[in-house]
Amino acid sequence: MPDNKISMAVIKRLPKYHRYLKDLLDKDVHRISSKELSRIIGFTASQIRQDLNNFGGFGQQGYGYNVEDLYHEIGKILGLTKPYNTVIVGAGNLGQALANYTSFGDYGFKLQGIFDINPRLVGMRISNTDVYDMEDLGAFIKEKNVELAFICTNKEGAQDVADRLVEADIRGIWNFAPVDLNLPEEIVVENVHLIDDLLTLSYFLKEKPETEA
Amino acid sequence: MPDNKISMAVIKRLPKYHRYLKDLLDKDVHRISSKELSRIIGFTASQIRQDLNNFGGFGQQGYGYNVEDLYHEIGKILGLTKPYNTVIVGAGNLGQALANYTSFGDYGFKLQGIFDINPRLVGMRISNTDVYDMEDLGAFIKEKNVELAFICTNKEGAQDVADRLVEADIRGIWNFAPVDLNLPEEIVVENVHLIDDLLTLSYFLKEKPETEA
DNA sequence: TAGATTGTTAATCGATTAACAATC
DNA sequence: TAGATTGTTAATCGATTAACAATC
Repeated sequence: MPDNKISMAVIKRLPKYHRYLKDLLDKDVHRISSKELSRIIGFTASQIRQDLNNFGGFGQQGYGYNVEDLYHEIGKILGLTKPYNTVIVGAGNLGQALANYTSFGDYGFKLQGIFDINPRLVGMRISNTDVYDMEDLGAFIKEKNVELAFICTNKEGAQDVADRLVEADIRGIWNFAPVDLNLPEEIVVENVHLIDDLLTLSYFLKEKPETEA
Repeated sequence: MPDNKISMAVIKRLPKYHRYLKDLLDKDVHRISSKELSRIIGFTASQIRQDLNNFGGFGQQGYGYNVEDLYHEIGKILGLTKPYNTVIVGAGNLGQALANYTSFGDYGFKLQGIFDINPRLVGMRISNTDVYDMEDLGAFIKEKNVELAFICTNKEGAQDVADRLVEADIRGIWNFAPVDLNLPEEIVVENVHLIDDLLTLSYFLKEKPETEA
């Protein structure tokens, strides 16, 4: 289990490897060299070999990598070996969209409940999942062994939700509210700040020449 | 106009500065030092000064930075000086959620239309915006001077949509489909690969100790 | 003026790329 | 065996941090 200190840069590339290896498998490609993978994924061959060797020697000299094996190894590294129970907090547009994203389930993320403060939403069913009252969040998490929560509230409500989740011993938070949460360091958190990404786009739109016809 | 070669690392931090400066303004804080900003934003004071000095000397020795000025300067750097016309392609759950995200409008991103192949969706109105047939996408973009498109289709449809957008002289693409698009390099692109972020979370959930009670 | 804090250069740290011996 | 390609060490490149003179 070699994970002394993997850099964030490497970790952030792992899902992309996983995605491209799946594509190769779907195309019945069973063997690939770092050079050829480099051509399609866009990282240098050297970087690919360095990245993979953080976790073990998956390749074979003179041959390359077995696509299926490597795909499964990376899946294991990413923790796709057991299901995680999840909840969505905030049943607005984004919360509903994520609830309907069935592909999360394919990766083992099992949506157990959706929570909202709005009494008009409580009792509804979204994508085969019940919407519950926010008051019941803590008890539900403990009872159903929920490990991961998606926060889809607005900016104002996010920290309070986070506090309740921590109180209920959540392990990870996927935060879609445009605010940085204050959390104990043992909580795993990943932020999706859409506005930040949009502003990055805006920066480059401004930079690039307008005309090109 | 000092933008010789700003590194991606710096650019990706700009939206966060913008966000925190807005918070400070809302709290009636009008002056801040790099040291104090460091405390709240989490970058080192040195990094803050380095970052800002890529774009000009916005501070004053012995005083610090004027929050309002800095906020507006960063807004300008991010290109928030003129509105951008946008379209959403794909009126599924995510497309609808983004259409309802009114805060994009506050930053100057004006949603002009939503496009879908599904004839049952065409003609609907989502968040005050009409849903049009995909066939009309190219003509619409040219007619309405649309510069930015959000791709919210599935993986399979995304490249075809991208090709049409490029053909219609789009300038930027915000891609939510879980695939890397093949685009001419003058097109500005920002990917939101939710699955990748979720797998990163999964990686750390696996790494961190399970117990903590 | 004295104190504070910037702008900027130099030092350090970390990540990427190149090179090549090992070996399938 | 000869050719290909990995695993790994060394070299390079870039980003972050530290230090401090300039100056408000």
